[in-house]
Amino acid sequence: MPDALNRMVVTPELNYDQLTLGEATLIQQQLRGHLRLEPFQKEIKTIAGADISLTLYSETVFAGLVILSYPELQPIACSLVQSSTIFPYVPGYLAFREIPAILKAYEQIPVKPDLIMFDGNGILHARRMGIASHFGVVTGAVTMGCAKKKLAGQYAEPGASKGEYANVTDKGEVIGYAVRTKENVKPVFISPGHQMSLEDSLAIALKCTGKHRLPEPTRYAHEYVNKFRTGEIKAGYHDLSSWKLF
DNA sequence: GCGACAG
DNA sequence: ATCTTGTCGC
Repeated sequence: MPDALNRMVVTPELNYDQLTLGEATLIQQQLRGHLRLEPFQKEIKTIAGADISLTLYSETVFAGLVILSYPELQPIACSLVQSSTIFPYVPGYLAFREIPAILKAYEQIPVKPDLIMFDGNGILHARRMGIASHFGVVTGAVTMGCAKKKLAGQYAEPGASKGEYANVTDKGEVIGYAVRTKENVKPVFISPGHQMSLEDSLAIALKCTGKHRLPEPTRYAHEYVNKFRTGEIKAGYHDLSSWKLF
């Protein structure tokens, strides 16, 4: 891989804006070699949800992570940061558009969460390098993905009851699951990102599921970055333990 | 060439 | 993703 591209992979201040899709593909193939999907061993005490909110026709992005206690799933902190991107949304290359902003928000967190759930995929991706896997390999964080729509692979519709699921396969291998997180509601697509197994991602997703279709981490992340975009919450790192007291 | 296509 | 009203169901 060319030096310039290699720097893109490991540089703290990632700048993906000038990449061509061909170069982006090379980076994904390079990162794939660093994927680790061994079972997650440690005990989970905190889990974060990561997401971004956009304004139509604007390069401004509002990124953030919300950290929840686990297994209680109560929001305890959030990190919000405003950034910009010109990298377009192209299916299969979401990471290049969103990671720079989310990375800024992540670096602003004093005590990192035990794992991060992304609004997007992990290895449920044509090159097994969705945004969750990409972020995990670049930062070394434990990550997983939760997408609202299928990006790749095939699957049989899971049963209608909450908790039922079906494998999503591609080229003969299981790359994730279509999970029914709510009765009679479209499934979400779960897959490991980095430093955890397929089974881990499924188990964690189910433990993070409450009354809604989206697991609590990504549900809160979506809610907070949206409030951030509309001005209801300011940029920065916020301790939420005090907020919800009154 | 045709269909699929995270946010 | 975001822009939007009503509507169906628990």
